[in-house]
Amino acid sequence: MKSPSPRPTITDIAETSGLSTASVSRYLNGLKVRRETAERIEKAMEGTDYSPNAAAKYMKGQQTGIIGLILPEISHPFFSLIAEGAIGEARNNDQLLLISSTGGSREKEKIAVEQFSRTILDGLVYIPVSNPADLPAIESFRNLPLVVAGRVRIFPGVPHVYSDGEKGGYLATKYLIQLGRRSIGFFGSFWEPPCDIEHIQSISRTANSGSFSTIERFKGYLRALEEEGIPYDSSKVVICGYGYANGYEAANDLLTRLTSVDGLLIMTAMVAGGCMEALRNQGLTVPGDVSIIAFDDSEIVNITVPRLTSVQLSLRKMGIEAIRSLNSILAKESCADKVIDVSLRIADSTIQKTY
Amino acid sequence: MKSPSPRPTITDIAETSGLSTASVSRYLNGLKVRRETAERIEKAMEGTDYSPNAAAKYMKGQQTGIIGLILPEISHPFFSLIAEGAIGEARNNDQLLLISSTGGSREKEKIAVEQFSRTILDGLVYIPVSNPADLPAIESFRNLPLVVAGRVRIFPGVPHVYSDGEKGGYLATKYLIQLGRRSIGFFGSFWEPPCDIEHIQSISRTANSGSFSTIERFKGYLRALEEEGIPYDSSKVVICGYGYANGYEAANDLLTRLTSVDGLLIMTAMVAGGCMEALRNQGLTVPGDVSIIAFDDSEIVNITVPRLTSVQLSLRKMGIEAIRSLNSILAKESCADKVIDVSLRIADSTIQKTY
DNA sequence: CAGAAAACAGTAAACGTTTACAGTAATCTT
DNA sequence: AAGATTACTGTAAACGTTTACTGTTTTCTG
Repeated sequence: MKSPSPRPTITDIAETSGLSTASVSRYLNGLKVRRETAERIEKAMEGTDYSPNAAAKYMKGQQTGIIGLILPEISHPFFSLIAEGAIGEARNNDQLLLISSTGGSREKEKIAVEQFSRTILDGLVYIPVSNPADLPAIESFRNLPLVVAGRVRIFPGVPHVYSDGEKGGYLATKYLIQLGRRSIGFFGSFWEPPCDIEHIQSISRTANSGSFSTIERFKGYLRALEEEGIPYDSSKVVICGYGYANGYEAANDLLTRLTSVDGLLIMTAMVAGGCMEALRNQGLTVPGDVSIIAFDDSEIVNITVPRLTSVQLSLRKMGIEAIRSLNSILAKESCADKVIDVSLRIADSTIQKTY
Repeated sequence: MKSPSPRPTITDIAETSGLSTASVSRYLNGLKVRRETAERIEKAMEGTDYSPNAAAKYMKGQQTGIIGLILPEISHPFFSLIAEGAIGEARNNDQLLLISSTGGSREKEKIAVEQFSRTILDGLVYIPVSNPADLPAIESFRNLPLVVAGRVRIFPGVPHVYSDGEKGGYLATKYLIQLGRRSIGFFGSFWEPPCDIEHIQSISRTANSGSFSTIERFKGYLRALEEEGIPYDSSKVVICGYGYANGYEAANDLLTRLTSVDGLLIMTAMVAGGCMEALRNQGLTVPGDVSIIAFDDSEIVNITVPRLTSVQLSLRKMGIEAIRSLNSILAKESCADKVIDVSLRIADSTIQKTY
């Protein structure tokens, strides 16, 4: 028994109230009308479920209040936290989010871009997955206000919002060193492993001085090592994916090559979880033998045993700021890049090294 | 340097090709045109970034390909997995998802409903949070195709998609009993604790024989107990929220009242994680002293120590089926409720009881 | 109370599509 | 090759709003 009556339009309201559509429109949009007029409109709307047709509004050059969000994987805590922040902030501005999760596939990302360009968006927040060297035709968005989140200056001229990965990498490494750790491994995460850090670096270079989270954190890692006079050893770097199994494999991979790791920097808690299982299987203890720091905001850092010391990224804030940046653009204000500060949250997966 | 040229319209294409908008429209929509016409249109579009204005299309009574999804919390793995399934299936149908995450607040849910009714949706997938006794004016959706996911028959006449919670509760309880566990606790989760199981049951009754996940699972728990001749003991039931801290508190609460728990049914892995920490603090081992089964699909079940035996809910599938149901409705086909099957996945948090 | 000013209300065009209908060109039939 | 049929293409109205412009009240002024 669907749709017994079609949805009422502004014309219906105008007719039953005996007024013109213009007056009803003005009243609905907060322009001033005589008190009696307002009352007649109110009475006419009573009982109906009238609400203005957003498509028709948009056709008259207004905004839809719909913002697009393209991200690699909504079920990954990293992105779902950003999304949550973004959705909340959008709601504060009476906007809604059209979300596309591309599953880390470049092809699906292209489809998403394609779909979005057909749609009625006020603007777009874009968290790219792909190799920036062949990012999907960003020119499709020529006329669409755009903010890039979670990635570092990939597109010139587009405002970016990202967390201070370099600082995070530096703080974490520095802390591990401070705990007496000297042999510190780095588990980078990238959507298209297997590959090595040089590969990611080269990808980053081919783009316009753009960069990925992993690279920024890696830079911080290098800076801390250098500052402490610890030589960089590329055999301590592994690039893996984002999941539990990836961490497990990466740790086993590392341990075949190397025995003397006493500290680890890991991109997400899920990977750290897999890694910790591999360490346990090898008879290594955390935090005693190996101290671990993960970059993660989610509650998952509490659920591992021991609880993970983590670099807090303020991902919700990142989502919020991305929407704010976009709204600045929509309001024709200037909009600079935003760097979200990070901080170290010390828990149980790190401890002073004893000899 | 924004919007140097306004977006091209079908009229522009018609003009540069010397054809009528009607022909261009027909070509674009796959109706047959003469080969020469097609070529002229293609040539006219070349170099432009023309794509049809979805709002204008919609105004002519067509579909937008936009589906709404209202859910309580996108950053919770439970919902993000459903969302991921839904987004993927939507993409297969060239549709997009407009997502609103209500943070478990009834007020925000109302705002979302309000926002959605103003918007240009083909249909809506609704995962309600609220007490069904005062669910937000579902009548706002009088004319909007609607599917309810994750909840059991809350609205008469609306297709529901939900997992077989009763079976899950039964399977899990039965398994624990089979392992020799006799004192089995139940941690229900509800968006508005503190409250007790009777409260939730009464809420469920006030709705049209509708029900929440927790209740269904609880029914299965009761059935298994009864079948095995184990008397139900309400002091073993705790209702808490959905987070790590909730599980921690709930376990402590239970342990103050009761010492002899040897099995636990818990609604999500995150709660189980908190619970396991509390148990550890009390000197109880998992799975030896207490065996635990959680209802969860996410990778988090692997990250706890020990890994959680879980009732797999096929949440991605739930999201997929919700979209499919909606598309059946959109295609004017009949659409029955769908029950997603569950299964027990045995891991390390359960073990035969030894005396 | 008449005229001027102010405040509101109505008319109609416009936004970018689709589509029923009518028109024209191409093809077929004999 | 002429008529009949077929296969396209073009014209114009419609979708539900907003808004510039014009028209009508109401209120103010002296």
